[in-house]
Amino acid sequence: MAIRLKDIARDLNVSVVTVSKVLRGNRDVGDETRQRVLKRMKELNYRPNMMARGLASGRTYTVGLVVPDLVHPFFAEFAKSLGGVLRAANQALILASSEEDPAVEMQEIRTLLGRGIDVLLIASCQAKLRNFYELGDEKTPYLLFDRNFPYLAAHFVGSDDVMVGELATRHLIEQGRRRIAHIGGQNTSPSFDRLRGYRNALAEARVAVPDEYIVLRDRFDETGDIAGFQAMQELLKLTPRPDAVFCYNDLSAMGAIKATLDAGLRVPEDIAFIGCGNIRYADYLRVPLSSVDHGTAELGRVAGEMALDLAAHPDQPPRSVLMKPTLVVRQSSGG
Amino acid sequence: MAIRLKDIARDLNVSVVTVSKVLRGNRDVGDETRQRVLKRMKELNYRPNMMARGLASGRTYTVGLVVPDLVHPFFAEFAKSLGGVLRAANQALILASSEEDPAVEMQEIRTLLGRGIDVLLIASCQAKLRNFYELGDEKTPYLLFDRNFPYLAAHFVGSDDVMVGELATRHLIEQGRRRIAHIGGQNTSPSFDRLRGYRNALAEARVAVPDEYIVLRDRFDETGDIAGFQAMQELLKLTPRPDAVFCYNDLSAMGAIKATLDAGLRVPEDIAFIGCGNIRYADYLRVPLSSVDHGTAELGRVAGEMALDLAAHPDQPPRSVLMKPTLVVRQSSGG
DNA sequence: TCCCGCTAAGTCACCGCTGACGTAACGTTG
DNA sequence: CAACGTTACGTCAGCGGTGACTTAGCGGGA
Repeated sequence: MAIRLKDIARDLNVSVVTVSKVLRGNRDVGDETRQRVLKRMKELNYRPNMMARGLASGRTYTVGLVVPDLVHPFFAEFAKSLGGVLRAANQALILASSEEDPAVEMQEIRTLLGRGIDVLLIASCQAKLRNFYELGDEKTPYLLFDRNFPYLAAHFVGSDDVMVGELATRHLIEQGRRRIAHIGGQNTSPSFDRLRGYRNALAEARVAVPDEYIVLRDRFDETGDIAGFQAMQELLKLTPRPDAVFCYNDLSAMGAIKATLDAGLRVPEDIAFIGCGNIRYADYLRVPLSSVDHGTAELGRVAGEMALDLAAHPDQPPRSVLMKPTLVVRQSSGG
Repeated sequence: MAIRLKDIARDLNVSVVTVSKVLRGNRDVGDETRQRVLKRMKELNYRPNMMARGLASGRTYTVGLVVPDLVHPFFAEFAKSLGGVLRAANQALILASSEEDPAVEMQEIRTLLGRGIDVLLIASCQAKLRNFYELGDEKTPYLLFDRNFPYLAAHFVGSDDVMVGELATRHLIEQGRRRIAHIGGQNTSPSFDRLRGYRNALAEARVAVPDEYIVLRDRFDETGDIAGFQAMQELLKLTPRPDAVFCYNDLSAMGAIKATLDAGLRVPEDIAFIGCGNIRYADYLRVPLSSVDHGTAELGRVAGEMALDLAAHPDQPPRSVLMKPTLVVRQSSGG
């Protein structure tokens, strides 16, 4: 059995409460007593029982994180960066994955709330806002990231996805491309926004594209390469053929490039590509991939700080933070 | 505030204990009462408070997982697969990352134990066994995965890393290579075992290689590509130059291949490569990468089953499960 | 009729910790 | 010297749930 406050109290002939006070840094304790307690705690390697503390105090010093897919580098890196910030502030992180399944997501949220967390951080895969409202019953504050709900006034951190679309598309235009297609997502706010950015950039440059140049697909995170591959096959059938494609993310860009090469075309000479996410492996790909980097680590840092703030002051007015993305040019979009 | 047993009990004019009994499926309750309780639970959307339950019963229905690096595809996929098994058994998974830092690892273990878990699953980054013994104080059973400690009798699931080395090296020999080098890891059991497998295969085929053909490095998981790149630069200086390299993992193989191509050599014609892990992107790389697949998802599944078993029966004699790896041949080692 | 055993409840103490409050001992102050 | 603060502890109740035990009520067998 683990050491309890009771054990320390007994050893030192003081009350449990006194020991608890020392633990919490309450200055309502004599200096000598405090030293004796601290010494004994160290000797016995005392670790507070968080379940008991959580029950009694309502605070757990723990942040819950729900991501749609752990294997996706974006979420993994986000979690890593977030974890660092929390660790530095002596808060624990507990992580759950929804596997892009709304039902699983709900279950995971409940598990986390049931186990007691001070703040919930989530990139929701709910298509509709409604299912999300259940959280409203709870007093636990939550912070959305990456994926926002348009009409929900909530705390949010994410990248400026409109700008992602603009940066990518403008870059392709600057490379002299005019028949620019988009392989995009559905049902998530980043999808909408990147598409909007793409349209903005085209409008800005007075470039018109046919509707068929926009192909939308689901499930870009787990099997995005396949989705990208298939979407690209559709685009390749069109006349005139696109000469550039802005892909929703890097994985789909990889699939799309494969479809292009398989069709005997050259990248970037015949068709230029740009993705989003700037994955670790971008440099090692068959054609090194241009990408819009949305500063994942920075996002995790900011999210961590907001989460800490929310844990300390749960009743804040909703705040939205959008990070500026940057362009990383490699061969796939190159001159 | 969340719904409590007390609320349901009050509404129905029964005692809290009766409600608790229904919750736990105790058959010591009348059928009509049971139905009323269940109905009300559903209506109020009751969720048990795990902290209270954990405190009172000692069971939390939660498995803790500590991995060295979330961003590494192997651990991410393992976690995903594990999560599926646990979810199906109505157990929660909470995940922590040690960032390959032994101190962080200890902290995370403590956090998890303090928060209450029934089983701890861990791929430890402790170089020595000693620091790990602290766990011995606790009654929480633990299950090592991927990385074993040679002289610790513990539950373990991992891949048969000796066989990984053998498969990879034999394959290179079969391709007619004789000057086979190895870029490997240090201080972890998979590193030792893969190296041993490599040696076994060479001995078996009566192929002798100079000691300089074996280059060992640290930190293969986070920045393995750079480690692989640098290690390969050393190998390229040797005379005679190796004509094949078995790399510790895919990331290091990617770096090594880059070094080779940068030096103006051809892959696989001049030097053949094989990695391990069979990452998702292997097909999309500049040179599609041959790899030994250690069946990550299957590993997660087995680990999940063992964890459930351990949670139910904590006092079992230690058991080791080794999964058989398989060879996936692509261009980098091709004829 | 009485006792036994079964069913379907209820009582009680406790898990480890904390918040709110109580209090003894010892100055201080006017 | 009585009234009042301070300091340094202690007491008590309770967080939400559970395990172990008790009890009321009822039917059946000898």
